[in-house]
Parts: sequence; C-alpha cells; structure tokens
Amino acid sequence: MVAEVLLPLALAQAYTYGVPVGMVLAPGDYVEVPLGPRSHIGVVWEVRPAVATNLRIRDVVQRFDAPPMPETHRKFIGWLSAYYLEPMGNVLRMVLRVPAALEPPREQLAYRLGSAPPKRMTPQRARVLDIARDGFPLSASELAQAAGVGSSVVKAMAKDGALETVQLPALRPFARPDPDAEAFALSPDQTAAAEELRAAVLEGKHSVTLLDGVTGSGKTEVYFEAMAEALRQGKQVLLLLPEIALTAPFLARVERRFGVEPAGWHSDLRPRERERSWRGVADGSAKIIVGARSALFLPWANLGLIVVDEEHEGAYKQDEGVAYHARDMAVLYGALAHFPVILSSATPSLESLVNVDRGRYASVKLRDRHGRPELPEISLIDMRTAQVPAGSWLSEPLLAEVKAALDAGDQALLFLNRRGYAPLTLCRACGHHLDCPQCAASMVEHRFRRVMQCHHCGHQEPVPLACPKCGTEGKLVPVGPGVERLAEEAARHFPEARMAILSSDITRGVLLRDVLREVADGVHNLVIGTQLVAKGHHFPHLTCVGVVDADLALESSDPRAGERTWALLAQVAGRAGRGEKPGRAFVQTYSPDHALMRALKSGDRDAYYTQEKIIRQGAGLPPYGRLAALIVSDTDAAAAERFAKGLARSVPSTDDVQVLGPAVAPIAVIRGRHRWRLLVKAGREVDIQAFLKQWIGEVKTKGSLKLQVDVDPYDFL
DNA sequence: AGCACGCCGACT
DNA sequence: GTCGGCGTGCTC
Repeated sequence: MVAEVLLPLALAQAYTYGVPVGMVLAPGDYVEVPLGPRSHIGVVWEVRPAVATNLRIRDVVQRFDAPPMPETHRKFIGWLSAYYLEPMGNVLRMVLRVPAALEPPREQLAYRLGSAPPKRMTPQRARVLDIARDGFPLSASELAQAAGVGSSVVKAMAKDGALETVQLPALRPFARPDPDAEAFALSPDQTAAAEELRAAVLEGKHSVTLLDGVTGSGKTEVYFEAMAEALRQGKQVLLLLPEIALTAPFLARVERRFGVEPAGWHSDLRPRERERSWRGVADGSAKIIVGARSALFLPWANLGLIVVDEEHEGAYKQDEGVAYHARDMAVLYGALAHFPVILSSATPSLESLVNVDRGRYASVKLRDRHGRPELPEISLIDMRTAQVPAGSWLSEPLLAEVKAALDAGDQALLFLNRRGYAPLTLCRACGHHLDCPQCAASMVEHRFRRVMQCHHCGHQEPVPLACPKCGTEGKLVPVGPGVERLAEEAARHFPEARMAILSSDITRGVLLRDVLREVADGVHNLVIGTQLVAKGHHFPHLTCVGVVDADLALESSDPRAGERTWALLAQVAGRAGRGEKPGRAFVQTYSPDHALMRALKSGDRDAYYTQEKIIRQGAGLPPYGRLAALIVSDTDAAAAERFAKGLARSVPSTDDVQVLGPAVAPIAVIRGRHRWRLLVKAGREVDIQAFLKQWIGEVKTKGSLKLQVDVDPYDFL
C-alpha cells in the first residue's frame, strides 16, 4: 500500500509514500515523512494500493498518536485551496502551525513545600519557602521568578527535601462548559430572537442567520443561547471575533455564561496555550473556542456552530499569504459540515443583506432593549457655512455642544479617524513633502512618540529639524489634523476637561484597556479617538459625539467606501446615549447633501443601503458580480509594469469575463515594491477560478517579481 | 519551507 | 585561478 500525504509546503498535490509493513494508516492520520534531506509532518490524504511508477517512493517514518483530521476538515482545506487558487499545502500549513501539537505531551515538573526543613537557610531560600507555603505547585522557573531567585536555589532545595516535586498534567485540561451555568435575563425581543437561533441549531443542518441589531440590543446574549444549544448536543462551538475585539472583558462574559474559561485563539497567544487550544480542539475536549479568523483552521473534531461577531468587519479578510475571508469561509465550513452559522452585526455587510434578500440567509432583527431608536439623534454640521475659528478643525456649533455636555457633567467624544499629529508634513521653503523612502505614502508625524512614521510599512525616523531637500530649518509645517493635533486644539478650547486620547499607538506605557476602563468609569470627560472607539466599548456617561471629518472615508473612490463609512459613522454615533441619558451626535461634513449623510441624519439605514445596492448592481460589483484582483509587484518598477501589461495581452478571450487594467495599484509602492493591479470582473454565475487558472495557471514569474491572486478582494478599487 | 545546484564579482 | 553571492528548481 501507499499513502498520499499532503505536506504543509507550497505544493499543490499530496506526495506518495510507501506504508511500511505493520503500519496501519487511514486518511486524516498525521505522519512523519522524509522529503529530500529533511523530515516533515504531513496528513494522510488517501491510502491506496501501490501502482508501478518511476518515482522513487520513500516510506512513511511514523504515524503520530493523535486524533486524525476529520474528513470535513480535509474537505475544507481542499475547497479553500480551490476557491482561492492556493496550493493545498499552503492551506494545510495554516492548520499545522503549532509545532509541539503532535509531540508526546511533555510532563511538567512542579515544586511544592516538602516535609523536611532546608538544611541551610538563606534569605533566598526563605523567600522560596514563603511562596511555596501558600500555594499551588509551581514550575521551577515560576517559583524562582516569584521568589526573585535563580532556579538553582529551587533545584538545590528540592534535592534537600525542603521542596518536593509533583507531576502536573502537561497541559491544563479543559473543563466541560455548562450550557445553563448562568442564563442572562432576556427581554421578550431577545427571547424571541434566541428561540429562532436555537431552532436553527436544533434543526441540525446547514443554515446561515444574520443577527441584525444595534449596539445595546443584546446580540451577544442572544447568540450565547444558540451556543448553549449546540453545547447541549455535545458539539464544539466557535465564536469568531475581529482580533481587536478579543478582549479580557469579552472572554469574562463568555466564562460567566458557560461557567468555564473558553479556549482562546489569537496571534499573541503563548506557545503553550496555543498547543493547549490546538490539542483541545483536535480531541474535542475544548468545547467553546473564542478566536480570531485563523481559529477556523484548527483541526475541529466535532464543530457544530460558528458565530461570526461583527461580521461586516474588514479585518476578517486576510491579505497576506493565503488571502481568505474568514466570514465567507465560516459559511463554507458550515455548508460542508452541515451545521448552522450565525453572522452578527449592528451594521451588516451589503453582501449579507443581499443574501437575506435572496433568501439564502435567514434574518433575525433585534431592537434596542430600552426601546430607543437605532441611532441617536444625528445633526449634520455644514462645514461650508459653519463658523470655524482660524486654525481650528472644530466648528463653533460643535464646540458649543461639547461645552454643553461637559458643563452638564456628561462625557463628550470627538472622533477623527487619523492617527498621529498630522497626516502630512510640508517644507514651506521649497514645497517638499516628507514621504516614506520605501512606499508611495506620506510620513505621519507622531508627536507623542517623537517620530515620523509610515503607516504602510511601519518605517520610522526621527522628526527632522531641517528640510531634507533644501536644508532650511524651522520651515517644516504639519498639514491637516490627526488625533494628537485635535487633542491639542481641544485642550485649548476646554482647558478644564479631563481628556483621554484613544488611538492604537497610544501613549507611554499606558495600557489601552486601562484607559478604556477609565473612560467607561467617567474618569475622563472628553475623549479624542480614532476608529478604536467605534468597537463595541460601552461608555455609559457619553452623551455627545462629534465626528470631526465625516468625509474622510468617503473620499476614496473604492465603491466599498460608502458601506465602510456608514458602518463606522453609525457605530461611532451609536456610542452616544447608551447609558441613562439620551445622546446626540454631530457630524461635520462638506457634503451634507450626500445620500449617506442624509440617511445618517434621518437614521434610515435601509434607504441608504437600497441605494448602495442599486449602484453595485448597476456596476456589476459584488455581491451582484464576482471580482478577483491580480497584484504584480517587483522592486524594479519597469519590470512590474512590463509584466502586468504582458499579462493583460494574454487574457484568454471570453465574453463573460472582463479584465480591467493594469493600473498602478492604489498604494503604488510598498516596502520598495512597485505594484500594478489588474481586476477581473465577471457575472455571479461565472466560474472565475477556472478562468484564472486558464489565464495564469502556467504563468511563471522570475526574480523578485511576484504575482498575487486575490479572489473576492476586499478593496474593489 | 529548506537545500543543492548553478552561473558571475572580490580575493590569495 | 578559487570562494561565495543568492536566484531557480526540486523534493514522493
């Protein structure tokens, strides 16, 4: 017999290996196989009788004693690979990213207080005893660290008998969740919604339900009930969150509801915790997993429900490596493995709403628990006519509203989606503007951190005193506002205010979560923030929200800009009035007649989305058509252009696919790589993958040139 | 992903 | 004349 083994390398197919006599293999088994001079861990895809071949067939080295990868998971890998035109091995690599997962579990030695007193007493030993006396067994390094001594002290004391060793289970086992640990009190609306979701779970087949309700409507408690139902059936449950929303308070809510700490999965999990979650998912002992998008690839033993929270979030689209969309792949997984998927959002994506229109997704709407309207009262401030103090970004009407809120003892929020001090720095002597040496983008001044930074590649340099071009000193001027500059202005207007700045590059060792808590507790009464503030934080004292530049996100010519702007502004405005007092939002705009602004003012989401749908439909854009983007990049600008234009000339002739471009990509240079972009546009019924394979399947790239395929790009531009 | 094999510049 | 740079291709 031979086994077809898929390896976690950029290989499109499985490789054939001999099965040694006495070894029994089945599809899904994890095995070690030789490849060239090295050995790799792979997954058995198929076992079949050997046929004559002129390949040199080498033997499988060993089979790992681990739960085999279920067939649905293997199918998922195959589908994803076919959908995104990514070699299967690359997709497998996302599953096998936990190095220790297949090794025999390492026992961990722990130390606790022994029976004998230490033979010699030193201050160090006394500290170790102090720690050991009041506690759980700790590993040598933990104990030593807690006592502030070297680990040799611990080891010596163990030898003495002053400490004794115990074996700990290598990894803390997962406790079984209790679906009824602490049910939250639900409103009648929530109960009805929860019933619908539970019914979908009880049906035990694939379905997608869009849970659509504003912040404050209690979506979380509602989908918790669906999770409880899946848990009662003994299934595993995956709760997907955008990375930024994976916070300790959120995990605490899950723990309270189900009585156990959920397994976590995100990028900065420590290796040991990663291993624990991976194994728990694989053997089925981890029942609730709360994770970021890559949690989809964990080797699910018995997955029975996926909830995608904040489903509209662009962060679900991964664009490095395998460019997949986690929300779409969650739906695909549900379809393959026949379980329900719940998409939750206060501002659903157009894609999901259209799927509801088409009858493919069910829709469950949730109103505010306290009967409040979807959005607070929103007023537009027409910046063309409003009084704006010289050198100011805040208009008189907005300043008056903020003052009124502060005077009333309430909180106010000023929102500007721009990090740093100023987005652009110009030399007034020669007109030079400071750009990133690696990218086609401006360097952004960050005054708190005293650096200039490129927001595309992260490149940093000190803030220059003189113009790098003409050498004139003192003539560099910041142009336009960032949150830091806005804060400076706000401090001038409201010197008494207790101000906090919320931005992802926040300040001098202050932890973001501490600032968020302080804001929620009312320690600060004036908050200046970037889009970070839009993300589901609850600020009960906030009654006044000011959007400083509502046009910013609309300026992009990407057709998705409208949808994104709506989600952002609706969520920011929705921060106001979530506590006892009603809130109001004020939106500064130069285009108050824009359909989006009018809809925002009237709080009529449907009106705006209806219009967006018409525009998308007219343009044949998703979700009414299909898109794929090809990105050609090279350190050599001319080579990138030549290759991209050559690609365009070799498009196979078809009637149902349109190829646009090439054009210089929206960000023309990133990290010194020049980028060109082609866009493939087709009807919904067209097999765009087949077209792409026919077109670029045999294309070879050489040198530093890279050709990247992005099926369903998030940016349509 | 490694690793070896292969063609062009700075050394003894 | 060789050492070694990393670009290209292969691994069942």
